[in-house]
Amino acid sequence: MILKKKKVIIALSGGVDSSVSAFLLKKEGYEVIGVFMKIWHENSRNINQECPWVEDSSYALEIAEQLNIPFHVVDLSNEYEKKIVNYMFDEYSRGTTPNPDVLCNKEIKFDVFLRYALKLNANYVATGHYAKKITNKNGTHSLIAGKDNNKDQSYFLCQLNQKQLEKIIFPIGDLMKSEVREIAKINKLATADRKDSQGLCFVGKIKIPEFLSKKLKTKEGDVIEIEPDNPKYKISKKTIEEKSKAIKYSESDGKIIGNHNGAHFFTIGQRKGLNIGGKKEPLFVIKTDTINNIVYVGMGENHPGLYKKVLKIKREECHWIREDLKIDVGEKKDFLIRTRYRQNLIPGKLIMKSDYLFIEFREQVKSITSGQFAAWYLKNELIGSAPILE
RNA sequence: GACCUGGUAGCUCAGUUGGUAGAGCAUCUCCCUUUUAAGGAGAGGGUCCUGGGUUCGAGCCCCAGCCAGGUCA
Repeated sequence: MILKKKKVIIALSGGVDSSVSAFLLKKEGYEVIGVFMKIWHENSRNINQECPWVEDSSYALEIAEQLNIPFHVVDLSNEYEKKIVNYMFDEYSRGTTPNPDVLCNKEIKFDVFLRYALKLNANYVATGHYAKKITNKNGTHSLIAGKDNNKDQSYFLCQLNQKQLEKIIFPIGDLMKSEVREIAKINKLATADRKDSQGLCFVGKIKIPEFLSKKLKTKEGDVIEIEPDNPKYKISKKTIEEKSKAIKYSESDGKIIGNHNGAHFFTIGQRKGLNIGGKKEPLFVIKTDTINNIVYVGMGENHPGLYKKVLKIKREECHWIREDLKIDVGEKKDFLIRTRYRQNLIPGKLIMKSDYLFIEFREQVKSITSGQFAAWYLKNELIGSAPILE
């Protein structure tokens, strides 16, 4: 009797990671189908008038041919536009800094695309993410950081849930990037030497301010510098609520040192693009005020306005990948936390209150930005995440 | 009005006893990076306010003027 092969849909992006993933699945004996997701409208080219997806898709096709697997293209550009592009504009116009790729994984790759795959009677969906999935004895699934510490992409998967994880395979999670390249090379995969993709997932390299300026209007405003010895930094804060509050600046707290063309084009921690010189040390954005259209900056990377020790999250926005490890109102627990991609994990304590979750770090953390996701880990396992409120 | 100080890269400034200029910041490029950032490396950029003079030679000395800030009447 012949066991029916498990069917896996692999999302082929045209890059080396998904190519090797497909190769490994095939090698392990799965029935593999390659699918290229088209998420960008062909008429809405990027800034350089390029349509990167055309080249990507032809590489994906070439890989499918090399591996002798069926190949499909699925057009998810409408969904992407609706769920990710709009989300980006909304967030930026509100003055927060979105993370489109976290949403893309949650809403597109592992939602719309996953459902598409299941319709094709797939048992699993696979991607070339540097992350691992482990199924525990109690039946729960764990999302584990990729073995290659430099490429780990678990952060981008921080909003996935158990149902999604159940259907996912990450074939290269236990490999180093160099090993992936090596496998591609040895097996003469067409994408072996392709440069790693960057920028917005699948969309290609775009300059965010230019992209945003297509929909968000430019509006000139003041850049105000706050001195590091501003009295607002000396106010003693006792409660966790007080500590989590972002400092509210006003024009009278500093000096106008330049102008910008729209506070919503800036993000906390940003250095480039301010176009203000004459300082001893670089200026960093410490706060944007999109209502009054003011960008507040501080000089030097140690400016107190850049650092915070406590952040705040809406309780209803807390997402637990491991719901069995969820903490209840009134409880506290130590985790390792990351507040943006590629940031080192920082030890801290989650403190659940009735309306908000607070994260108190053991050390001062730089550039905590609302809109970005805080993701909390236990060792290598991503336990939960939520968008940062402030 | 007199006197003082200053006018050097986009900005803030440094330029030793006169030998055609430098640093930080900014900008640009590249690297890193599937968000925005950050970070790393590199590059471009100067009629040294103007006009005279002294000198083999002036950003540096002298004279005049212009501009900015200040002080004194």
